[in-house]
Amino acid sequence: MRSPARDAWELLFELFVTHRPRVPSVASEFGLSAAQCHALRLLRPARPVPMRRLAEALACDASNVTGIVDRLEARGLVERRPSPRDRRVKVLALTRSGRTVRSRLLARIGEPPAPIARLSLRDLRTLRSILRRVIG
Amino acid sequence: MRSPARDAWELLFELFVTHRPRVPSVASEFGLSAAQCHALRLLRPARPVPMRRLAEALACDASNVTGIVDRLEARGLVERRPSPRDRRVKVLALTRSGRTVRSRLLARIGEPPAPIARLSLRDLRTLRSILRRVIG
DNA sequence: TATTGTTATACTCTATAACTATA
DNA sequence: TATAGTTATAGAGTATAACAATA
Repeated sequence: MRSPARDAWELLFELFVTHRPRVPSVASEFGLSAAQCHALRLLRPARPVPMRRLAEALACDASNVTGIVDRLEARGLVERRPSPRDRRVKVLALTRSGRTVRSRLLARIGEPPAPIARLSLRDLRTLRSILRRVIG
Repeated sequence: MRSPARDAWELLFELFVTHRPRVPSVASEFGLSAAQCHALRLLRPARPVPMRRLAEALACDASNVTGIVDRLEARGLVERRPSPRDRRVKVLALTRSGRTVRSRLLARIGEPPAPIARLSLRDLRTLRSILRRVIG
């Protein structure tokens, strides 16, 4: 039952649960929901993405993306554009305001919580190295 | 702007996002929602907890807990009991069935994903050691 | 007066199924 | 026939505000 891999994963999971409120909390500073925050994060500047691919990246049904993008569009952060190749497809692009908000959002989310910030330089480098290997 | 702490946190955050669908996915194997799964996880056997404290642990408003517990109770996993000390309070206790489901749920969630399982024994031990320091 | 749990309300996210316009 | 996006629907989570019972 127990194993080093399970131990490590359970610790990661505990950390995950501890910081679970962080995305909704930071998102609300910008008047956004967690789902809208994740969508915004995935919409990289100058890399328009079809609705369908956003749904896959968000790991949710395509029908949800309609509403999420509706609200981002109503806020003036995102634009729906017709695809020149396939007239069924709509590609999503950040507006100027969307790029600004996204950038501030990412900066805010990337601020390390105190327990991480308190680690030694050596631990931080080791952690970074291992996590890079995990993420590949 | 950049720092080893931010680097490490951003990698952790990326890992969190990657495994974000895991809780709802595993929960649904048991016919539960993510919130119900988190609540069940927090209800330790032989450690009854007031509704209020569960709300705090879930980092949500107390009014939500009413519905979440309603559904767990309807499934026969949890019981509301009067507190002997304070008649305003209701304490939550797992039923026998609740203990069984919780145990299987935790076992399933604790299964390490492939990218973690593939780490070397040395990396796993180092990771475990650092995470223990983070969590305290 | 303050606190616990509940209810009412409104909004968002979620999946499913059915629809449309394309391909 | 199949796919992209939408709509309709129903269920669940979320916060806010107001309430009854109790402290």
